[in-house]
Amino acid sequence: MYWLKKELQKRISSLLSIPPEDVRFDYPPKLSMGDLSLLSAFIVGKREGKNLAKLAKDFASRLRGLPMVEEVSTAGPFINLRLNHGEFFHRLHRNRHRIEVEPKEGKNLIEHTNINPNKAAHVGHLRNAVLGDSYHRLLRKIGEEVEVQNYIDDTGVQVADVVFGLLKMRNLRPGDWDRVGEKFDHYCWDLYVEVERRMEEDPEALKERKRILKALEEGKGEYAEAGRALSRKIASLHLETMERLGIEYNLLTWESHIIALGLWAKTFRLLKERGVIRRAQEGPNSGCWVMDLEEGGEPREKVIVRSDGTATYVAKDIAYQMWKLGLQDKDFKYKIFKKYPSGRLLYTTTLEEGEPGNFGRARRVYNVIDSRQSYLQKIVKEAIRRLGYPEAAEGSVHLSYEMVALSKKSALALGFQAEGEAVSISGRKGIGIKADDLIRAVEERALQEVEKRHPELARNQKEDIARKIASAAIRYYMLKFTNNSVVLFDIEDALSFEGETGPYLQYSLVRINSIKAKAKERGMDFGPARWKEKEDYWALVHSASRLDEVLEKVRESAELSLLAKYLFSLAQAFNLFYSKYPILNEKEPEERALRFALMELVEAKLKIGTYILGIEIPERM
RNA sequence: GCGGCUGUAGCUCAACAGGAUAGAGCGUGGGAUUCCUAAUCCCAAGGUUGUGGGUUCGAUUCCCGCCAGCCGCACCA
Repeated sequence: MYWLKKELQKRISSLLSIPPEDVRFDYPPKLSMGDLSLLSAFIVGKREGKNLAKLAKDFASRLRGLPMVEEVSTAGPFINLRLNHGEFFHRLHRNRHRIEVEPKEGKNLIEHTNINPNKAAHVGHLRNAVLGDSYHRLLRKIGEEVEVQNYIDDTGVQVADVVFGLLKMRNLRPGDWDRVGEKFDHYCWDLYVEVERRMEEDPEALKERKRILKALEEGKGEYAEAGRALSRKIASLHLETMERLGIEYNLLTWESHIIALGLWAKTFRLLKERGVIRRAQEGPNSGCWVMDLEEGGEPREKVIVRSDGTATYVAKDIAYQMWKLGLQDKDFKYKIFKKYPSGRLLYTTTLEEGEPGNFGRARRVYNVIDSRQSYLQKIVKEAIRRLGYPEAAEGSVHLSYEMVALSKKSALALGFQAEGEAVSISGRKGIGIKADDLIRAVEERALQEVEKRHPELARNQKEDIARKIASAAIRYYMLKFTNNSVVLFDIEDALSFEGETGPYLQYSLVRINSIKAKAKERGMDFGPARWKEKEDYWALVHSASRLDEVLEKVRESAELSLLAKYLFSLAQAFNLFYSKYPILNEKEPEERALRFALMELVEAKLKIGTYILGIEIPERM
């Protein structure tokens, strides 16, 4: 439908002599009213103060010779178009594997995951990673250039805390870390909670942490060594967790390398030269370099460089964002970090021997970060604009989403205290569900279901199916909500495979695959499909035709939930079709061929969509 | 206090840029399997869209007030 809308927009704009942006479409509430409705009478009529219904009639009478359109009618101010269903279906079926969304020029850089490398990943991190990964899959599928980066803050307080815990509280050197008796990042999860408690009551510990932090920044000594080992080890474990959900990256960037490269020095100079920051002479920020902002009509100073001369978090972020946008002349050295089973290579920045690389320098940068950071992201963007890079600022996108909280029920079931309806996840307090634990629980549940249905399969086959189902269930669950709604994580819902879930989509495709396999087995041959008008058939075609425009919308809004909901409704339409109309068992050959072709159409669209959501399709379910 | 987000069915959420009779899933009650996979499908009940005003031919959607909730507003990262 996407291409047709574009085509109709051109034609109607010239036929009615109205600007293209006044040619907008909607769908009638019922297909019996029409296949597409034109809203131009509303838009133009309202602006010019004309009678809407009359204008609609006038417009309608002038719409002649439109491609695919068989009939134009009006219903009050609505102009409804009826398409030539046969022609439409055949074109759609012929091009069913093609995506007609136009790719944008220039490189996209998506940064996501960005988990502090000091403890296990939790469900909140999964939302971030799944969102970023699916958006990257979408852009790739449309045909755009995309690079995925995962930034790792290996010099922050959180790493310092766990270094303290390991060395000072547990007396464990890096060589001992493999012997802690459980997955190392899970071990650190609990340790981190203990460290936080200790920090609150022991000023000596706080002092020691400061020393660790300094060592991490300078990169020398035993603390720095331990910090490097910890970050590297935990980041690797996070990568493994994400791999279980099919999430891969192109590049790891490390905060310590950003510091060592000295990106900040140039940025600081530019900020001063171009008057973006000034030295505060008086007030509470006296001695700091600040940026002047305005909030609610009130002037406000944002500290960029502290009075002791050190850069704040935002400052470093401005410098790093500039690197991503190709506004720095210095660049890192790179080397291969690991090779994924898929064949993709994961690179890392490095301070040792490495090769020059082609990373960064993007036209558009998407930072997948939760909405709590919108204020800071706004400042980074504003700073880049004031530095004299309005286009780069425009290309800096904060891909914002709300956080994940535990539902009261789930929190209580896990033994946490619950006061309100939602319980915030907190690494500090150890409140949350570890990503690995969730994946394992869902896999176990899936395995039971597979066991019930297919006891004859080999163990590893069953496990493979369960793995795919679990991944689909989790990914869909993380994507089904709009970005700015808080996900009230409910363990029962996440474990469900029925209704609006990832496995529902898988099941629909597995069905289709099994019908195709059976057709092959029976040696069936289908002639070319001939369209036959039937309400249910057309509903299916209409639904299938909308994938491209959904992809376009998701590309613009980064709202993956639109795609999730759309695919669910398409799968629903197919399951209804399936229950009403036998395909292979239909006696009449022409009817059979058409139904088979309809199925192929749905299959193609579901495959494209599930790929983007990161949902793999098992052989059987 | 200032800024942002949110409030829709018992629960969790949709509603595309202001459009036609506000939709799904879960849960509840009932039903469907001699036939391509029942992780499916069908039927039913369930709504004054937080509240009061305004703009409009038309408001869940836009504007203002109020109520409730969440998140920001560091010389932390």
